[in-house]
Parts: sequence; C-alpha cells; structure tokens
Amino acid sequence: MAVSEFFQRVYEMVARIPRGKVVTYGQIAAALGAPRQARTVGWALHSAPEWLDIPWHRVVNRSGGISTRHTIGELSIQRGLLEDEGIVFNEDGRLDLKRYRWAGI
DNA sequence: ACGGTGACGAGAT
DNA sequence: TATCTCGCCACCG
Repeated sequence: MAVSEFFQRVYEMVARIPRGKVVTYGQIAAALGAPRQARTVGWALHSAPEWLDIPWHRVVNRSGGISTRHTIGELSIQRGLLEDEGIVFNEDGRLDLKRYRWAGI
C-alpha cells in the first residue's frame, strides 16, 4: 500500500486507543500487516498534523518506555499526558505493559 | 543515487 | 536484566 495510506491507517488505529491504555509501535505495524515497520509507525506519528487531534501519546516502545524527546525543559510531554490518564511509571521511567497494554487493536 | 538518521524491535551475549 | 548488534524503511540533504 502507498505510504500515505499506511500513515492514514496508523492514525485511524491510534484514534481508537481508549484513555488510560497504550499500545506499542510494533503492535500497530503488525496489525497493519507490516510487522517490520515499527519505525515507520513512529515516523507517521512524528509527522502527524496537529489538527488530527489523535492520542499519539498512547503509543510507547516495546519496553513500556517513552521514545520521543518531545519535552518542555526536562519534562516529558508524553509522560505527563499519560499520568493525567492515571498511568503510573516505575523508577526506570517505564510503565507496566502487562497492565496498560490495549489488546483491542 | 547515496549515506546518515531515527517517536523500533528481536535476538545474542 | 542490561547492553549491544543488526535489520528494517521513510525521509532528508
């Protein structure tokens, strides 16, 4: 499928993630039938237009950690948004995927 | 065309 | 468990 279509599907999928839950980049790629394109999923979110207003912060890496360096000073924007939804991070700056992963994708 | 980069991930050590 | 290595692929200069 064309790249733009792939990006479009990524956005549709991310839009369905419920508040307080997360999915991984690889999860999205696999669900789209492209298990080796996790990096492309990351790129899609990186370049997602603001007006789409999708919950991009609900996508984390395989370790339950934050990949983006989107910050305000030392503070991670993504972590802040997730904590606002009740998600708790451990001392290593990672969340428990066994607990927060959304399998409905 | 080409090599470097990165919001990734799996496997080896 | 932590770290390293390598494959992956869109984008950019």
